[in-house]
Amino acid sequence: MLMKTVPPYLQSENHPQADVCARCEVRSGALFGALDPNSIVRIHADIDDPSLPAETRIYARGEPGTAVYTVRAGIVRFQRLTADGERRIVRLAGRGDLIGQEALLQLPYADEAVTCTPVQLCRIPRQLVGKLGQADSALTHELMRRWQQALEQAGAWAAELTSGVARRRVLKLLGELSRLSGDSDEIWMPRREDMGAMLGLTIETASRMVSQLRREGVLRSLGQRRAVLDADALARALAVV
Amino acid sequence: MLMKTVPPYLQSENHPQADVCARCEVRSGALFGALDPNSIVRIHADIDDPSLPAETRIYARGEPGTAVYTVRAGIVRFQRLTADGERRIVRLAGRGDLIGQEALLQLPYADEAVTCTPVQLCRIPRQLVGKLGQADSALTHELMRRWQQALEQAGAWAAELTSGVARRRVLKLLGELSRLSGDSDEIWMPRREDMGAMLGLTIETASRMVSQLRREGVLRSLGQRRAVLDADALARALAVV
DNA sequence: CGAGCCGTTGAGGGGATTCAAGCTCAGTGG
DNA sequence: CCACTGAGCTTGAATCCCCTCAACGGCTCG
Repeated sequence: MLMKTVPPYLQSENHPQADVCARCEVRSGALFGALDPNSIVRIHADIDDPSLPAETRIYARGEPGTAVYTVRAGIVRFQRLTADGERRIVRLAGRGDLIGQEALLQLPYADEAVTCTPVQLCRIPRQLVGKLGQADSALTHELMRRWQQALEQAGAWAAELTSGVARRRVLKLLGELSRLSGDSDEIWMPRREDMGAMLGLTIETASRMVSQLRREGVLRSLGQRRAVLDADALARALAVV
Repeated sequence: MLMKTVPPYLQSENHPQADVCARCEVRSGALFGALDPNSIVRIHADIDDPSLPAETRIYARGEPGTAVYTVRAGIVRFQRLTADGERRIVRLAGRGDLIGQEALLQLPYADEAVTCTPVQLCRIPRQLVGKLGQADSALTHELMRRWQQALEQAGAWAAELTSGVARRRVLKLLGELSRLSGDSDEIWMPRREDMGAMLGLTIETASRMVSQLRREGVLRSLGQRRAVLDADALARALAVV
């Protein structure tokens, strides 16, 4: 992991969390990036940074929101059940994204949030943000920016991944997964059932498309939930269809 | 139109816009509902309330945002072009909804916004909200609430309207249109091409489904873009499929 | 080693798309 | 007044793509 250099005044024996926050690789891009170092020192004690294994529920839809989270590493999916009992994944979040923001408004969580990979979070209690927000309008502004970002991503997800033939949807999903995997060519490979819930396809169709792309060399499997992606082949395949 | 009673101190000969704002039927539920009457008086001069015919573009995707709008009446659609040139409608907004919020962050508009019906708007310049937001934290809170509401609606749209067989999607869309038409049984009927862009279907499939529902008595056409909906029949049809 | 989950593949049917032809209706101009 | 026009809607027929049902193989774990 890349660590930021830590100024001396942030190095505290009494507050180990201060170090974690100060060194946090996503801080500059994350929620509290807008805060000055002094504020960081004041809040560190209240912040927890849990590490969760894959397929762990972070919160449920409808649950009263008590905290907001920054994703420090890993991939999180947002899902909900449709009126007829189907599970649909409506969006993914990755490193640097803020999730569960509705907690700040004392609203119940809108979607169920589940880890797709092992995930490192930064858990920020609701009250803490409320307190800071009144003093710090930069934080408020940053929060609104995050909300807009989530809305933009939701729109892009709906526009790009929910129509067209199955092959194209899977290709576009691979592009999205590549983006989330930090521009490495190794990506997290969802279970076929999850791919179906993301794209509105059945398990079998998702499987067929993946197998086909593997035969074409766009994709190469590594173990269970990992694969390497040939970005050029992906681009070419998207251009053709 | 329902009018609110207007307190004397808001009745000003010099500021005709003050009356419009004070009488605004959606004010209590709208963005500035959080403001006290004195603030309302101060801002009215800067606010415009345009009326637009159907099929008018309010703003384009990517355009630098200069204003945020409250929908006072009518229906607005958010659309964008996918990477392969398809038009997708990602969400609808109705009475009381706030649109173009990204302008407040000095970001370009994320989607193209187009009127579906004749629409009455309330146009609020970006600077105005910025000024007020620093003085009034209730306004800031209300803004965040709107953002969350938009995100929730986007999620519901994606989850409910983008998968399942065509018949069910059309039925669910009718339910959504009924909700937007203020619980009257008369709804705005989109063009078939727009229904396709909302549901990820072709014009022909949308047409077939509508015709079928009309034959079943779920729907009765009134002129070009209007229809009456039998809510019970709709509920029954949704339960069966 | 069997159980269970996940992924793969095949066969068949059904639903959506595609291609095509008419239809209605509003607006236009002879 | 009415043929003419064009846009939007409807319907049919054929095709194709995806879903359903089913069987099987690999893998992990008790």
